[in-house]
Amino acid sequence: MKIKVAIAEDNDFLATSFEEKLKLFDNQIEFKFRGKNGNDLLKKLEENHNIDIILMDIEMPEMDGILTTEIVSQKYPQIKTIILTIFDDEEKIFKSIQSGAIGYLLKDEKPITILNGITMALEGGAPMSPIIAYKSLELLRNPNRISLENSKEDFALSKREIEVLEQLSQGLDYNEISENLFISPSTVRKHIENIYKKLHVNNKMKAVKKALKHNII
Amino acid sequence: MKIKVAIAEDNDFLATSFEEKLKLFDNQIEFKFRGKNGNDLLKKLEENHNIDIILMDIEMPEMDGILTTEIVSQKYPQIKTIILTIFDDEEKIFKSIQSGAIGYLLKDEKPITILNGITMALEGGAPMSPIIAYKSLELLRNPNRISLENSKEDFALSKREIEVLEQLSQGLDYNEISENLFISPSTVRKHIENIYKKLHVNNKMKAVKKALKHNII
DNA sequence: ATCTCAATACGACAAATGTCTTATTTGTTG
DNA sequence: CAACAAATAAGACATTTGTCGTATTGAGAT
Repeated sequence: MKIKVAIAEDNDFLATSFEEKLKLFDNQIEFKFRGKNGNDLLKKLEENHNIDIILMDIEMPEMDGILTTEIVSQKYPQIKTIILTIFDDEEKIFKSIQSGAIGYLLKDEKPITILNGITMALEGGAPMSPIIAYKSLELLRNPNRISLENSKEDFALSKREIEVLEQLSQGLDYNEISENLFISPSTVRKHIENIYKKLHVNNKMKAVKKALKHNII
Repeated sequence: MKIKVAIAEDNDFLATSFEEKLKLFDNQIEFKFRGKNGNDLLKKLEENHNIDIILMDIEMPEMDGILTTEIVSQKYPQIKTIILTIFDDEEKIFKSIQSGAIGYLLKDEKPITILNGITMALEGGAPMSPIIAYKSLELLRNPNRISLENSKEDFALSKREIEVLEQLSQGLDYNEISENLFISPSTVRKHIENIYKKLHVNNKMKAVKKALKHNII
């Protein structure tokens, strides 16, 4: 079974160049489609998400590669994304990793390196250009260099809502929470409804994930 | 100028095996000496610290590889240490990186991989076996999982069950998971039922919590 | 050749969850 | 005081989830 690959890249010339590189291995790799930006890729994935690997550019108009990677890895966790970029600054690397990318290669890598990266990713590894591996280790050694003041979105959850959210995150159901907080199950449900609206989610798991991500709980 | 390499390894057989591997490239590499443990290596370094790379075992008597790496990188910051080990658990990887190791390879890597690792390290990169790169990324994504004393319980989840669990953790419902994995919703439910039994839980949140705690996902 | 298990799949039913509407009480703030 | 937000509560309905039982297929192990 061939490896099904999609590409996200706004620049026509580069996109073609990647496709050419992949064609060198067309006994192993099947190029599926290319998105001109994040939105375009997402639209195409909705029609066909039978994809193993996405090669993702970071710099794209409309929706960039990092946001796109985040959405893809939330919606299609089985698809692995490899970031391909000319940049190698720490912030981008860190954000890419946080977004769920499995690897990070420089754009001018040789065709064989890209193939290796793809197979490596599918075998449970993380393909990284050595220089990027080095920088990610630096980040691991010294995590406080990471500016944690990202987003700082204010969801304005009330004290009670946060309490409920904490209980939710423990896997308790409405009745258990109501008993713990000495309020009726109806009220718990109402709180949760309000939490969902404030966090823009529609189920427990997503609420807890988002709350953890934003240090609400 | 040849690359000067030292080895720290208590096991005679393995030490010899490494030396043999290095000899395959004796036009590029010059094997200098071997320490039987951390203390021994340090003593030898005092006599001759004109070394480029140390290949360091972790498991050694008297003084282990992590402590030794820490001392070496403090005392001889110009020397780069590559950890060679059979283990790949997160705690060791993290500690090794903290100790100042520049790379982390599995002991059974092929000779050429070790050579590549050495040159990579000298060129400013960080050699890591893909599986280790993957784990270090996991650490970067979620630093609080470090040193959570993994009880190493074996829940014996199948590969497919773990995939399903990962999707669950993203907040996806049965239908979405079934579409992502190209199986029927019934099958997804069956997998989840089996997961619950194996983890001794009875809902999604608890399953995901337990899986995270035990590094299953 | 047989056994076992992972992976696949369906049906049924009860319980929990998500969504919407409405309503009362209390505390805060302009 | 009036307006507003937070916390409380209930009813109704559709959807999702949790828990059974049952069954087929294919890969590996014995």
